Amino acid sequence: MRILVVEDEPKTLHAIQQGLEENLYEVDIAYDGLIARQLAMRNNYSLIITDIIMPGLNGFVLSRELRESGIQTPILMLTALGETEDKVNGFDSGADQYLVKPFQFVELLARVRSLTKRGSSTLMTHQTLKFEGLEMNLDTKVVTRDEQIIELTAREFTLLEYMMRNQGRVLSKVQLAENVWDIGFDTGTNFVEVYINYLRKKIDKNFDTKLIHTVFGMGYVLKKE
Amino acid sequence: MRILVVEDEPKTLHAIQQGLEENLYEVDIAYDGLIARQLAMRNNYSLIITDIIMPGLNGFVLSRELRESGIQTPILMLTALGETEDKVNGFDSGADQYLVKPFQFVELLARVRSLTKRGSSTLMTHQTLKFEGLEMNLDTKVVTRDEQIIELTAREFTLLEYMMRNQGRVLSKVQLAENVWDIGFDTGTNFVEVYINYLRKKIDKNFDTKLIHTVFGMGYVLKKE
DNA sequence: TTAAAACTATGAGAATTTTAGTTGTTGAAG
DNA sequence: CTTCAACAACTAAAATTCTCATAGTTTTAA
Repeated sequence: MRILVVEDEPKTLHAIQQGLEENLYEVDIAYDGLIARQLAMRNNYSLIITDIIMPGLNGFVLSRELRESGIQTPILMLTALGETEDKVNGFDSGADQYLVKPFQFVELLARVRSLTKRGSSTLMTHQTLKFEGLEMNLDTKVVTRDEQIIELTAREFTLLEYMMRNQGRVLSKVQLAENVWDIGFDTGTNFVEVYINYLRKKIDKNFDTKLIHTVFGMGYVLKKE
Repeated sequence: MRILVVEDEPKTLHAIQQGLEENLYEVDIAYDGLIARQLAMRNNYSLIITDIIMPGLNGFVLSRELRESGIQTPILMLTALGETEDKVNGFDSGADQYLVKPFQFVELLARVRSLTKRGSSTLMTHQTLKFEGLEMNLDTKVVTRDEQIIELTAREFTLLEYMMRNQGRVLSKVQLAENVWDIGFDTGTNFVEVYINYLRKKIDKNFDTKLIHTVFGMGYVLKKE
């Protein structure tokens, strides 16, 4: 099982290399996209792991060029939260999966295992949550409403994700605090309200139909109308 | 099993009351320290849960007065991070346990169970980590070095706690990132170094013997000299 | 011994998260 | 139909967390 890792930052590169080798994968490395392309064309890798931002040839271009050359090797893209424009480009560049930094190494390993299992590469596709034009891509962490990209912070994302997973259900503030903040208790402050407010500004403000609703004395719901 | 809960903030009070009643405790409530004292003197509670900051009679004074009246009922103090001066007063006021807000309700329940088990009230005493004049009280979250109080943020506290639990061992940056930040990976930034720097400023700067040491190329250790 | 490379320290600042206070709403009781 | 109290929205500011750029240090190797 041979894997190509492409990354310009030496520390990160060697951390991945070492981690993978400890798990008995054969690892080739490349410091930039150009060398990566050469290697990928020449050898038959089971998987390519590549950063997006790199000198020479970035991850997207690399991915597209390989696909155009008929190379079907699964590609796992590493990205950092907030590289939004890049992410959008990536949607149709042929990359199989994304992993948003920072992440746990075990998470990377899980992805690697899944992607190197023949045929499963299409099985574990983009995991997204959808509701009334609102879309959350859990892989790339990109949120859109009616195709429009919405930038959320980590906390906002977690809150929205929880509401999406419980759409239609009224969620009390205590419930939200427990599940989004891991706080099982009244802190005396109104942080849930504040964050609902933040979300509304980003998700409902510029749209006609509001999705976040207040149920007086009960909590909040994500629902149509 | 009868419990007295003392708290001036109605929401918090009722949240605790409800939670405890759901777990089949009988709950009496008081909105301030004066009423609490009356109730505590009159009835024989298995446990008293009290906030520290309250109108009339604060938690510390309440605790002390009850002890002086010969009432041995275990007392669980609720406190918020950063109420430092108050905390110091509390050390010898006879309170059995502290719980720092925000907390999980299950945590409160666990404490309640432990405190209402007869005899165990002294078993589960102040849990502290100590090393060379440095002391961390895990209950009150108060850190001192040579009796001097040191204010740490949540992250700094977690980092120091991890180093205390592994005193003498060299901890790599990856290891620290994993255990303190739950990040299993190189993010390309030097946040560990930055936080080590923060800790040093607070813990070592004003003292002769330094406790945090750099092991070049390996990581950091907490040790004498 | 010196220069380069790798690694670490530090200051400043941006972004996010959290707190606090004020204003606005809602629903229930009189 | 008012009035009040509880609840929620909003705003601003404080605190914390994290990033980035630069300067300094240690090791390695020529």
